[in-house]
Amino acid sequence: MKKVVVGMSGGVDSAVCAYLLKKEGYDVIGVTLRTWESTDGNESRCCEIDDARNIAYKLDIPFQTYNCIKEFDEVVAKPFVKDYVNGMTPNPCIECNKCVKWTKMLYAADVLEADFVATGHYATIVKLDNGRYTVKKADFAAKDQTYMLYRLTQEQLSRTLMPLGKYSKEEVRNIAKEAGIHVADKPDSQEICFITSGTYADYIEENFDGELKGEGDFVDVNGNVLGRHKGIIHYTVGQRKGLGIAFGVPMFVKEIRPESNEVVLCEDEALYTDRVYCNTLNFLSIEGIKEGERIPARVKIRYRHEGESAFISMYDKDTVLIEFEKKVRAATAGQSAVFYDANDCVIGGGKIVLL
RNA sequence: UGGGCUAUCGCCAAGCGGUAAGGCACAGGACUUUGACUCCUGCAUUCGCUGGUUCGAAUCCAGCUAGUCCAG
Repeated sequence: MKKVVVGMSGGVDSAVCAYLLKKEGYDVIGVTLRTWESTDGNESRCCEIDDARNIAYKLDIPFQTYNCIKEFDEVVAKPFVKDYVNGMTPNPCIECNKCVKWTKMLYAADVLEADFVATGHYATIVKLDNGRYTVKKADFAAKDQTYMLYRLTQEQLSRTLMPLGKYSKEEVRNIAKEAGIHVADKPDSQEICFITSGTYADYIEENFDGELKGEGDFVDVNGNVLGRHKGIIHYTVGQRKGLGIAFGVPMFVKEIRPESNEVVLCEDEALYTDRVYCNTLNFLSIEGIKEGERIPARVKIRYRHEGESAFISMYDKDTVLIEFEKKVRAATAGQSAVFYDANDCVIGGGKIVLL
């Protein structure tokens, strides 16, 4: 019998994942990673241990918790703060998946002598003819989560199961109900899991080691001062709300300049671009893009982006150039661009940079 | 100091005697395994002040106040 370690967050998805695998005959062990030590009594939404333990009990599977508070802080929380201070907009979940969740889960799998790890992501793992592993968009695109998974390594993917790829959220909730899992109606997780009270900006202010630059100028693209901002960490490209600045027309953040502590504002039309660059690359379905190669792809520049047709090619040794067919709105440094092929499989991706 | 013009929500701005449009900003909510975007809802019993005319005024009249422009 194959043994599998299921990562259990305490939510419906991972619960149903464990349930389905057990039903299929796997020897299932539930594992919850404790990633966060709250100071306010609220648990991180990614590791609600009490719920997870209750589910494991209900499913009659062994349950263990692994402590990775330190890793999470080093690899996810600290870089999160640093990125914002440097004018970027990080996506902590992506880094967490690769460097905390999968790393630690596979460690647990080794300790427990399990063959696989499994998660409740809405995605399908595919082994291609070229021998490589990739993730494919779920059949029900509304809950597709492949975007968050593009950084995973071949080694990690080769040992991972994702049984929820062929279900819709509704079906999963129904399965949970039938199985008598008490969190069947629990709301989906949302927002940054480790910020359990206050805003992300509050968190940064409380946790940044150095001195924050604080207030600065709002300027237009020509450098004219439009007003004062309350510190660059409060803003992200494409943002409209919270600027407190009234023109006859909505204004958006176009650019964040950490060196001069300026935030550039513009109208909506000026937010669009058809060339985006990214680095810190990771490839799944292919080994990499060869020099001179120009690959057609559909590219998502943020989690909830429907994707846009583009060509991807190497701009230099470490950087991919994405040329979009239609302009995309508010490409944001620090967010990830993820490339998909015609079969909705992830080709790879990287982090958006400004050149 | 004369003469003109303007004073309506935090900002811009409709209104022209019949009982306060709209945009921006802001607040709340929805959406969401990141930040955003988006969407929905709310947001002046009151029109610089004081009187007057009228059944009825932000809208007409008078005075006052403030800002602004021209002349000095």
